[in-house]
Amino acid sequence: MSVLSILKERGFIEDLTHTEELEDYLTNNRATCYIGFDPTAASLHVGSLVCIMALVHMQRHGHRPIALVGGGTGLIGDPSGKTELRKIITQEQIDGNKKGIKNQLARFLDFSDDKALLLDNAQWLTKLEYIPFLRDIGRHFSVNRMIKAESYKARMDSEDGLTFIEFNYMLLQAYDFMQLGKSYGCFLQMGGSDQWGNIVAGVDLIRRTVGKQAFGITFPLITTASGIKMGKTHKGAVWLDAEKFSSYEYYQFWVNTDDADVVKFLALFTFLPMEEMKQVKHLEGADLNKAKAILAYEATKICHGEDAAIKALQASVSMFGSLEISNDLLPGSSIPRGTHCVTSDNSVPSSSYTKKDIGKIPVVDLFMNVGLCKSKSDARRLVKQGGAYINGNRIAVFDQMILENDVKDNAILLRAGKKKYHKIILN
RNA sequence: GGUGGGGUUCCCGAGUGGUCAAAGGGAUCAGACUGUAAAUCUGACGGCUCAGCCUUCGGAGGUUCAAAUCCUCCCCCCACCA
Repeated sequence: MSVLSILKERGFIEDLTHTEELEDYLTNNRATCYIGFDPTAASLHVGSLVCIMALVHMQRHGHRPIALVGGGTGLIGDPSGKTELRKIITQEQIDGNKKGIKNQLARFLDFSDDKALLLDNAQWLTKLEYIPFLRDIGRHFSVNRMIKAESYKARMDSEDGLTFIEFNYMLLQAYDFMQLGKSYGCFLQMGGSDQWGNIVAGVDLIRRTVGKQAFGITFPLITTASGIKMGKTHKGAVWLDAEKFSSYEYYQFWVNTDDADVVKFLALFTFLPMEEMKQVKHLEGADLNKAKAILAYEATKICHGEDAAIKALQASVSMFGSLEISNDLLPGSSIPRGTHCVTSDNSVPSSSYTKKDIGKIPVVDLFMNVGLCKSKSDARRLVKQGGAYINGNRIAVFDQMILENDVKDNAILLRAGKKKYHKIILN
């Protein structure tokens, strides 16, 4: 089965250029393809996961993926899909962010022996000279056409307008593609559906300057069944960096998937065979939660490794109760089968306190210090509304102190609302 | 450069001297119901030493017993014209 059919089958394809030629190209060549990543944060988040997974699929089929970090374009900011002017960030920030992104991508892609490349467009963009650029590249672009591009149109119509540097983004991205084509034989660019205009511009530029056929693929914008762009939680973005978003929280994020999205997400974010997913469609009620556990397990395994996934699974079980995974449910998954029972060993977020603090700290302070609440008022409110628990017992008064008999096995388990836990370990 | 319209709590957006910590909606959070889902209902949603107090309505001054609301200057945004 060709990569293209696989991507299509798993729901990755929104749009593509030259369907048949691209199919040929991918079956007869060891293709090099690229996706750009913005270095605006030190970590990638779930929003980029579709792109990352697509690159992994390409690599699994013997093609060579390039992750292009936009060190040069990051200095400008892409207006696509943005409703307002993006903050321009400094070179130092970009450099720092680049390192983080590299580390994360290395968890998904094999960079050994140039099986995948990580490049930075600052390499060539910062060397550009204005006049030659206008003469060699700018002449190929029609402003009339550019302003019709969806990415610009929205901004042209909005009150905020579009600045000239943002307007140039399309040319720079097209130039990137051309550079990658010339220097690395890369003639396929992929990206989110908001990148269509930029990708097509690159395809055109390559045809006009290099005289070669280039291709583009865009992925759909993944929204949850409730219509919200996926990847946002109470904590903001769901980061792929374990420091910013623990593997337990990452696992929980996936477990909390909307019923209607389970199959879609299994296809996009795991490598489990498509035929196995057919049975998941028929699951209902509590049984569907088992499929969610597998989705969470697989997604966590891909991003944080198998050990982290098992730990997250155990932590989840000890918080939310035992879970039985039968042998015939999604057999392709390496999730440990059988019944998972509550154990003491888990990897719930925790912090350490000394024993002498007992009896001195009001619970409200504890909830705040530990990060479960953002202010004392917030904690007070939580208690008042009955959402604060110690070891599973609801706290009745906000000025309650932590006492000796709250300590169990040298630890205290705090809970805010239904799903947020934090463990206090005493020493 | 000219003319007009704006900048309100996470976002949108009401509010034009006291009844304003500021309507309404969204987002978010808690409770109920559940399956760690969705939908629904209820409540909360600046901070604190919490039946009270303190700090907020672009910024700095001023008028007033009292200002998000009036005056002055400044900064920023938008539209149209040049």
